[in-house]
Amino acid sequence: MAKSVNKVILLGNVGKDPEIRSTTGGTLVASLSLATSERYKDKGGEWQERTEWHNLVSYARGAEILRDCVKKGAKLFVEGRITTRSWDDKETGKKAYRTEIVVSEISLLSPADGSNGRPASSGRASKNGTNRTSEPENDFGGVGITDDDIPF
Amino acid sequence: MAKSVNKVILLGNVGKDPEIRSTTGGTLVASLSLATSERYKDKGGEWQERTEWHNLVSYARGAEILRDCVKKGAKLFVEGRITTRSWDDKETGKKAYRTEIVVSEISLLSPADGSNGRPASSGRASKNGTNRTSEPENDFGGVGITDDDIPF
Amino acid sequence: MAKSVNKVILLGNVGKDPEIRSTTGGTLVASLSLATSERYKDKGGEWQERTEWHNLVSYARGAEILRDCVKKGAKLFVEGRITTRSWDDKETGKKAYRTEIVVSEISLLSPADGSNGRPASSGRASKNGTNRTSEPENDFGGVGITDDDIPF
Amino acid sequence: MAKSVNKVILLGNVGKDPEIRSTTGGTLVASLSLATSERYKDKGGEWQERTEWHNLVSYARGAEILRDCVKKGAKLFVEGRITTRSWDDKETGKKAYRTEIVVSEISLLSPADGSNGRPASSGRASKNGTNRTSEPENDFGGVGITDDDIPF
DNA sequence: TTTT
DNA sequence: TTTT
Repeated sequence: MAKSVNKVILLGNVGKDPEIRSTTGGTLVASLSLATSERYKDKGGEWQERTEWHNLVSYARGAEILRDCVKKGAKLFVEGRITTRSWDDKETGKKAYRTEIVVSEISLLSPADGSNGRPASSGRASKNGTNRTSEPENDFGGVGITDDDIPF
Repeated sequence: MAKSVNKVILLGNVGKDPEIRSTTGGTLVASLSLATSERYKDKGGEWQERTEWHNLVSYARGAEILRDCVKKGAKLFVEGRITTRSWDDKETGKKAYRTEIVVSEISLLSPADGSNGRPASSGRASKNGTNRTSEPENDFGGVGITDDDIPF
Repeated sequence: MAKSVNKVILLGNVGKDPEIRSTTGGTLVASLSLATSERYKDKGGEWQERTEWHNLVSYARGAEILRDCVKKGAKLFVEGRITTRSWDDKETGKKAYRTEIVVSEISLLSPADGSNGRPASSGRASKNGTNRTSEPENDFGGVGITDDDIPF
Repeated sequence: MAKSVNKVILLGNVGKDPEIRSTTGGTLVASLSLATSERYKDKGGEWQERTEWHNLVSYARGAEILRDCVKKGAKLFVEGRITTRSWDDKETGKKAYRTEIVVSEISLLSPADGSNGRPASSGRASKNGTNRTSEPENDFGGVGITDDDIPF
C-alpha cells in the first residue's frame, strides 16, 4: 500500500516531434516537450500569458505510442510522476538538475495526422535519425538516461 | 476558460521546517522540501525504495499556514502546479534550472505539535532567523524569487 | 486548511446540449451529461468497451461557459467535486439518490462551432425552452436544485 | 491509448468498518463509506460544514488491504474511478441508481490499530457477520455486485 | 532532508 | 518549442 502520492496531470501542446532513443539495455525511450499556459493579471491589471514547458519521458509501450502517434502541435493529456535527476557538471563542477515527468497514461486529444495543416509524413523518421547521431539538446551534462533510471 | 492543465498532487513527508521569507514587495513566501517514495523491484527482483524530493513554494496565506502549522516530519497533502525557473549561473555562464511546485491547496495530515515525539516549540523562529542571514541552500545562482515570480 | 479532498477529473464527450435554467434566486445553472469510456478484456479475452455517464452541474460563470461554448459531441475536460443529493420519492416513499459532479474548472478540447458536422446554431434556445415545459429527464422525484444546493 | 479520463481523488475519514463479501466467482469485494467535508459560507456569512459520503468498492488485493488494515475512523487517501449502477426497483418499478468509486490506489494515513482510542480488535468479523444476515443498507433493490460488475 |  |  502506497504511503505517498506523486502524481502529475498535464494537458497541453507538444512543442516538437518526440525524440526517440534506446537504452543500452534495449528499452525504447521517448522524450517530449509539452507546453501549458495560464492567464493571469499583472500588477497593472493587464492579462498576461505565462507558458510552462514540461519535460516528459516515456518508456517501452508508452514510448512507442508517442513515437507513432504524437507530433509537434498535438494536444496531449498525460498522467505521470515527477522525477528529478542530478549530476555533477563535468565542466563547471557544479551540481545540475533536470526535472522530468515520467508518463504513465497518455491521451491524444488532437489527431497526429496533420489536421492542423501540417503534413503527417513530415520526415519524423529522418529527423529522429539526425537526432540519434547529434542529439545536442540531450546533452545534460553528458549524463543521459541509463538503464538504471528505468524503474522496472 | 482554461486551455491547458498543469496540476500536481503530492502526499509525503516534510524534510525540514519550512523556510520563510518575504519578497521586496512584502509578500510572505514559504519554501518546503517534501519527500515522496515509491517501491519498485530492481533487476534482481529485490524490492527497492526510491525517494523523490519536491521543492514546494507557497505565497501569502498559504505561506502563513506552512509557517504556523507545518514542521519537519509532518505528513502533508498538497495540490499545485509545476513551474521551472531558469537563470544564467554567474560563475559558470551556464543555464541553471530549478523546478518548483507552487502550492494551491494544503492539507496537514499529521499534527505539527510534536505528537510524533518531536517538540513543537523547537526553535523554528530562531532557525529561520539563522537562515535569513546565511541561507546557503537558497543560493540558486544568486537568483531568488522576486515579486515578478508571484502570479498576482 | 482543508482536512479532506474531494476531487474529480473527467475527460470525455458531451452527450447532449447542456440544459440551462435558473434557481429561484436567479443563479444560472447548467446541467450536462458527459461520457467516459474504457476498454477492458472480458472473461473470454475479448476487448469490450464500457461507457460511464456523468451528471455535471455548473453554476454562474461556469454555467455561462457551458451554455455558450459547449454542445453535444464536444470533447470536454473538467475538474470538480462529487456530490450526492437524496430525496424521498413522492410516489414510492423510497429514498432516491442522484450523484452529480459540481464543476470547478472547464477546458473545451474540441470547438463547439460545428466542426464535427453539426451546425452551431442548432436551436439550443428553443430546445431549452421546450425542456423547461416538459423536462422528463430532470424530474428527480420532483426535487430539483434549489438555492440551498448552491455552495456560495 | 485512453481517449477519456475518469479519475477520482478522495481524502477523508472512514465511516464504518469495511464490509467484506465475495462474488459467486470467488472474488473478494470490500465496500467502504468515506466522508469528505468542506467548509463554506452560507448566505448569512456564517461558516457551515457540509459532509459528503462516498461509496467505495474495491476488489481482490485492494479488498484484502481494506479488510486487514482499514477501520472506522481511519483517514484514507484513495484514487479510483466513478461508476454508476442502475436497476429496476422490484417493488416500485422505478429505476434506481447507485454511484460508487472503484478504488485503484489506497494510502492509509492513520493507523488502523486503535491509536484513535478505539480497539483494533473491536469485533469487525462479528459485525460483518451480523451485516451479512440483515444488511439493510446493502439492499439496493436486491441487486448487488455480481461477477459481471468486475472489470477483469 | 522525511517517513515506514 | 506549442497552442488560442
